[in-house]
Amino acid sequence: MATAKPRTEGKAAAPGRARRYWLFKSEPDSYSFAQLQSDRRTFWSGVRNYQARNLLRDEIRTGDGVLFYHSNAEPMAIVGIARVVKDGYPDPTAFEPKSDYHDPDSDPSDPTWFVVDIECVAPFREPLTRERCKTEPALADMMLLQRGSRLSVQPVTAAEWDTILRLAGQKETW
DNA sequence: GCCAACGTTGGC
DNA sequence: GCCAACGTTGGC
Repeated sequence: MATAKPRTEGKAAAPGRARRYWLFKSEPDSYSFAQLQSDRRTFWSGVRNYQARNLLRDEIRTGDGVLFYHSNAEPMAIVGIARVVKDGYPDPTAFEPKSDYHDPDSDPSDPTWFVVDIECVAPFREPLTRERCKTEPALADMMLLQRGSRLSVQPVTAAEWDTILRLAGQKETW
């Protein structure tokens, strides 16, 4: 695990900062929501895109809500929710030569890549499919649904979050 | 399996 | 700093 000190741990989001919402993509063949349920908690490693890195390092905070999305899957769907339980810290896999995510250019004293920790909150009773989302007018502007959108960690508005939980028949559980 | 969209790399 | 080539993502 990381040796770096997190900025905060186990606290709610900083006072004065409203909880924010995010969508994390994962190919279920690589890491599924079922795996997260089994692990209960994980660190979101392997993001190697600067825009997503900036979110992990600077924007995503303990207490924020996460929609867990299965990409390249049948069906493509939002399958559950998770919550951020630790702010951004350097991605340890970048420094592991044997890791698929090893990046020899990332200097431990000035790390390039970051992770946050998330924990499972609840699976949706049924996956909310991409197809279903596309039919929902309130989600028309959602980043996930935009043509060419590839960002693997992306912001979700509070309105989109509410719509998605409603469509999924999911109550807030924390 | 195809391919559009996007990000990165590297020559100039 | 431009931009062509390349590799990857991820929906279709």
